[in-house]
Amino acid sequence: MTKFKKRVYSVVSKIPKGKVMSYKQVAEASGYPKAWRAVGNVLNKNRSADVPCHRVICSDGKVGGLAGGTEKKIALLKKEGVDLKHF
DNA sequence: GGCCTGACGCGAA
DNA sequence: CTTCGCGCCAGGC
Repeated sequence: MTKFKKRVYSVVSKIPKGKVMSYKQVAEASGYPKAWRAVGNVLNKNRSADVPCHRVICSDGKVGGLAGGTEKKIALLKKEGVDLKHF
């Protein structure tokens, strides 16, 4: 567990219900404004249940992806009140 | 220790 | 406005 990952998990865990952040936003909040790539990579491989990784989406407004089913992620976000124009 | 990968982001055409 | 390509960082092998 590196500092980087801890920061990312911390930030993502702080995302309030009904809100979402882009991978880039999370990276910046984590203190690594240029590490949005690593953020996605880490979340993907770990997809820890301790972190609402489904609240992390693309900057385009798209959900991006989720291990186990992107559709699941979409439905979950919509249930939380997140406005997904797409899908 | 070095190379490849990955749930992206943004600029250019 | 849409599509393609390159760049970025850390993790894993």
